[in-house]
Amino acid sequence: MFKKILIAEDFQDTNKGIVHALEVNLQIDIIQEELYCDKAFNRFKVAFEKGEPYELLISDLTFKESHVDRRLTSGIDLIKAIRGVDKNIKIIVNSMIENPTEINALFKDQKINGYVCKGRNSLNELLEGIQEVYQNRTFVSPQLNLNSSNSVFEMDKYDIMILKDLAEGLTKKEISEKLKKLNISPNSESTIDKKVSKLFDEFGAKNTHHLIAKLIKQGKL
Amino acid sequence: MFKKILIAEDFQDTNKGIVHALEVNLQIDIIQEELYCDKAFNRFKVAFEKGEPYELLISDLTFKESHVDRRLTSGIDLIKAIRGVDKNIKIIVNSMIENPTEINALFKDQKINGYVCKGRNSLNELLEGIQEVYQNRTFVSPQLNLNSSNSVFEMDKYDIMILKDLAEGLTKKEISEKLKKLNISPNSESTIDKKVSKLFDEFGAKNTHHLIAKLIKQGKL
DNA sequence: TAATCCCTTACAGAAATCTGTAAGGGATTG
DNA sequence: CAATCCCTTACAGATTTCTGTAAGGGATTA
Repeated sequence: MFKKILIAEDFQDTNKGIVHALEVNLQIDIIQEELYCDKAFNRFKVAFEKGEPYELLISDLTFKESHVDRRLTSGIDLIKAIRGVDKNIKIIVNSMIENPTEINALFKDQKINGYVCKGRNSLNELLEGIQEVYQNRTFVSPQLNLNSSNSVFEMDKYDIMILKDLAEGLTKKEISEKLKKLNISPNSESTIDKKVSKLFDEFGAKNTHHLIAKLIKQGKL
Repeated sequence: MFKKILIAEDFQDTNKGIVHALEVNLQIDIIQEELYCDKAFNRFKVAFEKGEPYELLISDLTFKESHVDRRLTSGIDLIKAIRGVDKNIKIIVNSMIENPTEINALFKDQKINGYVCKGRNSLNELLEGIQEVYQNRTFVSPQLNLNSSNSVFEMDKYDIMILKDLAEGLTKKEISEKLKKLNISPNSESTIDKKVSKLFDEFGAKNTHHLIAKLIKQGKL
């Protein structure tokens, strides 16, 4: 897992909420939070020049104005400044903005690695996103149906029914029998096997355990 | 799954939130919500006498006063009245009260089947609780460490590490090898097997899929 | 010291998962 | 109509999971 993470978020409650969630759920050696873009950038720069760079930046996009003089006034400013120095640092944006165009631009122009949309599940999504980004995949909050480069996979009712049953401990044989009773087709064990295997690919899961865990964390099951 | 559910909850936003969550996540034929205990009881009684009883009651405990004349003024009143008529109906209490003594009394005296503590995760817990109660088990929000009859099982760091690895798609063989590399003992595949099997019993899971799903929904993984 | 208990581990067999091949049928297209 | 594609299904083999039994070792207790 990442060893050094930098967090830029101006609202203190949100800021602390993120830090706490990371502390509780992940083993990170250094978690540094900042309330100002400029301060965040300074911290990043010092660490980078010292040869101990941060591995991940989690940043908001909008920052409140303040009485303090500020050079970098938005998350985009901050990200641009940081990307100009370090092309390797992973970046996850955590913002309330839901505009697909804007979000896609972040992936394309700023090479961000993840986008989490603030909301009732965003802490869970952030944790999930960190895992994904750590494994060199990109992450986008599932509720945002971006038709971007990394396509979003849809599950239909049939897939969801099967996975819910698996998550409740039914075997594929039992699910097959259940479907036959309900006169739902297709219903062979073989087809169920294939459906689930296809979902492995689509969601980057290694096996059923992994798939179920991912989907529940994304609120899809 | 339950076919008829009755909900008693006076705050409209909460009320609608519950209803919506049930509609989205479960297949229930009839979900009836009421804002007053008396109205809830009337509805229950009519259905019961008609031979089409509700199968599950989800009720708050505290109800605001109002200008309307009320006979039943609290969730306990409501539950007592309903239990006096129907001993089979399942009851889940959904309240902000966290006092273990009070909660234990509900299980002992009113024979309730589940207790969900309102909070940031309480909708998920409610959904989980409904599943549990449907399968004739009791449910209590995991953050409430009741030392009541249905004991709460603790997982240590070791158990959690194993389950997190399983949830990320590692096989038990891989986990065993990982533990050996980290010089963590015990580390045999066999012991891991047994640890996980014991957790099946403790959490009422049928297999690993089921266990992982439960624990993630409870926020433990 | 001996008896007991609990934890760890090895092993073995049944069941389930996962992956691949192949055959058949329906829908689409040229 | 023929060719093609896609979905469903059967089946088979390798791997993994799950559940027992049994043996050994350390800690506790009588």
